[in-house]
Amino acid sequence: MTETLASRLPTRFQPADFEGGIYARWLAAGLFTPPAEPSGRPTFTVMIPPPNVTGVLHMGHALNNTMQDIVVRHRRMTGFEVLWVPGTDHAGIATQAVVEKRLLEEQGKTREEIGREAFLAEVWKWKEKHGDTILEQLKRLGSSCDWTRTRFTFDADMSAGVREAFVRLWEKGHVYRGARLVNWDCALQTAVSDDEIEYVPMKGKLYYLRYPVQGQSGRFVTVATTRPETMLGDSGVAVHPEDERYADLVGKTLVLPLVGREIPVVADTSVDPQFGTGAVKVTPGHDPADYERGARHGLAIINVLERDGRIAEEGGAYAGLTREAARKRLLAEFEDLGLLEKVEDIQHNVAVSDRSKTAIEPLVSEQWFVRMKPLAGPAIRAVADGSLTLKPQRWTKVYLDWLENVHDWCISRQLWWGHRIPVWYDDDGVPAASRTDLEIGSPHPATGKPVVRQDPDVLDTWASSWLWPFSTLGWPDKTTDLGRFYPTQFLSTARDIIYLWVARMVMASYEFLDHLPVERRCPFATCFIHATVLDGQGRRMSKSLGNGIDPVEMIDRYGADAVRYSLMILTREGQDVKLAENRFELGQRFCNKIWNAARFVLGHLDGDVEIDLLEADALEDRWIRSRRAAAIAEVGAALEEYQFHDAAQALYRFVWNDFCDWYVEAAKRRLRIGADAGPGTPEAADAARVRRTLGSTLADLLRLLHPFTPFLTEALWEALPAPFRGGVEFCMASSWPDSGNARDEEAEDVFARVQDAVRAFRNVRALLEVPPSEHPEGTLSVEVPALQASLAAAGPALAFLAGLGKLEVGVDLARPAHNGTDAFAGGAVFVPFGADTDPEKLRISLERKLEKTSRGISGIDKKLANENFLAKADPETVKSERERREALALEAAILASNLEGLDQNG
RNA sequence: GGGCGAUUGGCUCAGUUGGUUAGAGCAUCUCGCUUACACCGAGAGGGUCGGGGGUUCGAGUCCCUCAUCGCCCACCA
Repeated sequence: MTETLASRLPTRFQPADFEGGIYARWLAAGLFTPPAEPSGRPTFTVMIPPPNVTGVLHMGHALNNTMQDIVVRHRRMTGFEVLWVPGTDHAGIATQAVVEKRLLEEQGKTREEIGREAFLAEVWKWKEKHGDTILEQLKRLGSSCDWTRTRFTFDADMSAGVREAFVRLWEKGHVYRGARLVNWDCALQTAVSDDEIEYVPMKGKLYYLRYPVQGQSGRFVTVATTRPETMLGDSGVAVHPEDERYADLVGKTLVLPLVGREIPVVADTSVDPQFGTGAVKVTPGHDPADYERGARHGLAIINVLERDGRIAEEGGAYAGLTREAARKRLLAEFEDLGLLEKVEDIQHNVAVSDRSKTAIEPLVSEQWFVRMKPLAGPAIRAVADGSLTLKPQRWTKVYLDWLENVHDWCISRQLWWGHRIPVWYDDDGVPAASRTDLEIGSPHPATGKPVVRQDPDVLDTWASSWLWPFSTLGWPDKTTDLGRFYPTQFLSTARDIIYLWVARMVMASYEFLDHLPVERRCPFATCFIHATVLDGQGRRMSKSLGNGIDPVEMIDRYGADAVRYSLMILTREGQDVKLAENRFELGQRFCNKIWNAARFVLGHLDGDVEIDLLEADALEDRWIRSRRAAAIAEVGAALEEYQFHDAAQALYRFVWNDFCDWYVEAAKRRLRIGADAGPGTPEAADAARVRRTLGSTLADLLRLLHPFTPFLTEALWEALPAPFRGGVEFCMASSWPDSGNARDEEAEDVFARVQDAVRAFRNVRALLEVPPSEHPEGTLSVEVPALQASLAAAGPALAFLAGLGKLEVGVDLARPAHNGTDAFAGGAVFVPFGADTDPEKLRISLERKLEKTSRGISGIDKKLANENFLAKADPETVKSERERREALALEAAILASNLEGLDQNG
């Protein structure tokens, strides 16, 4: 190796020295952007799941975007015209909350104080300043997105799409407005959809309240409740129709304590007589189940909560109190009246808002809804007709279950940051949807009366993200991008948004892309549900636990390539991955290994480039070419199927176990001989051919690795002599290597025996404690005649790899005296030792091996003695079992005879 | 209540359609700074595949059941 290269490339891969510069060069060369004019090659499109603008990169993002980048880089190399569109989501609630908080901190003002217009200006200002944070972090990861097409779900043209979609649904009658019981977030003061709440188990109390029976003094019906304050809104009590305890009371009237309202007792089968007292207070205004019960029995809906969670006017004396205060006072008063029967501690599930993490209060309010049933059909069929595949496949059922039971979608949010609902009213309150803004005072499209106001609410964020696969391409305009890049091929996302996002995108695509034939509407062919990243103890990474691992910090410490590769090899398809910081060492070591292997090869390529030579053709050369072909095929097939872990593992084995451990080591021998023999000799020519083989293998290996470790491979590609790069400047722009079906089974079989023999020699050396600096003579007795010629030919390489000074290869050689010995599946090896060496360790080793081998033989004998096996098993299996028995028997015989020899020596 | 995952050496995980003596990395032990790499090399020890039952000539691999852990859906006031 020449001094020049050694000094140019440090012995350790230092990613920080390369990443920034390489990324800039890729960008400058426009490699992330597909050609302006279609080349005629097939397209491959991926839309990034847009992270929230408020977001920072977490491990889930890192995992997800690494996979997308791998797919996209691999497809570019295999000849596709690739487009990967990046972008962010305006994330209504989250973003508004962030800016409101800052406003309060920095200016001491609330959004109401500065007004809608000014507040929105503040949010935009915030977005311009901070909105690119996460995109910049994606660049650190190496993501090869087309940044010239970066989108934001609240950009003007995206808004046009949102409005078009709303109006179309309106025109088809799929949008309606109504007073419904919705999930109300009292902290954020907005409705949220069913999909945005979760049930959290909490300790609570069950209060037993007595409601006096009208006209029967002293008689009560006791109801149990966890939310006593809602009794202010009770309009009935329900019991099971077959519950004998209450049979005579059905139809009678109760007097609601403190309020004095007369409420009926109704019979309803939804009541579980076993639970509580078997009597349920019915509060249609504040409980979903009661809402249904109330509807069945014509009970009044009484809203006793304000939007901020305080008791409303209907709550009479309690109006204005917080829920907690009202509860406390009510209970005290019940107790005074002797109407609080008892209080029990219970464990129950409380609905909590995903956004504010505060308890949801169901309440009735006017909201906009989308009818989902009509949209679900095509999304269900997409799976059935094969247009859409979910991976891992088990998520298909989850997707279908939701669609088959889908309920209407509450799309209005009482926020300011978001797509304003495109509905205007006249002074009678008649609504009309419009694609264009309607001036106040202009004629109402439906009534002709003057328009007086626009609906104040905005749309749920998902009402823009469900259009993402095509709104990013310019829809509703029929842009050339839309024609060229839609539909996409691959969507990779987290399991928790299968409903919120994935299913809705499929619905939206079928609903809105009616200019396309139905078979071109499915927005993505494969939906990949990636793993959840857990901490080292198997817990979800979360802000509150503080157990998250920051990917950017990991990139700083280990390098982007190490982070990417580690994530891929650690994550089995869709299986959750436990991650501790030190797990990235795996990738770091691998990258360093590649780096140094390349340094070795490049060192030998420095100065003379012999690309026009044939590759070398000794056994090990044929073997590594065959292994290389296998790796190319295996990695390619795995990536076609989105099996990232399998591809990563195949790469590891090829690079480390095949190329570094065996080929590079074997190559050193002939390189040395060539150098010693001097120019013009046949030995020098052979060495040149070895260099050629090393160079071409490195070139292929860099290309195979590139999707996983783009920075490292690009850095090394630059150092590779141009002829080996095929004149291509960037590794990223090179084409995927061709396996050429170059498997050489004979070379692989024979080399496997060489490896066995080398390992046997090394084992003996270790047992005899022969230091690496010593090169004893060895003897190899080949007991399989068919192998004799090929092993004899491989003798010099074998001796070199085993560190032997001299090697005699023969058939059935007599056991030399005073020899350390071991056996392999083709023969025996011998290394002499001095008379003072204790052969005990050798004996133990041989005995253990013999025992293990014997166990193998008896296992096979059992099978072969079984007539059923011979009759029923596949003939191929029987044959291979017989062959295996033969090989094992040979090995056992050699071991036994070696042991005998050892005894004679000892 | 329903559904889905997981359970393989000390740790983290692989194990295709049931058929080699169950693999890898980390950790451990021994030897070695052999001019690509000590983020390295060589060698070794260590598991009978959560428990039970079944199908089969043969099961880590299929079926049933139980247990433990995790996730999702529904949700009893």
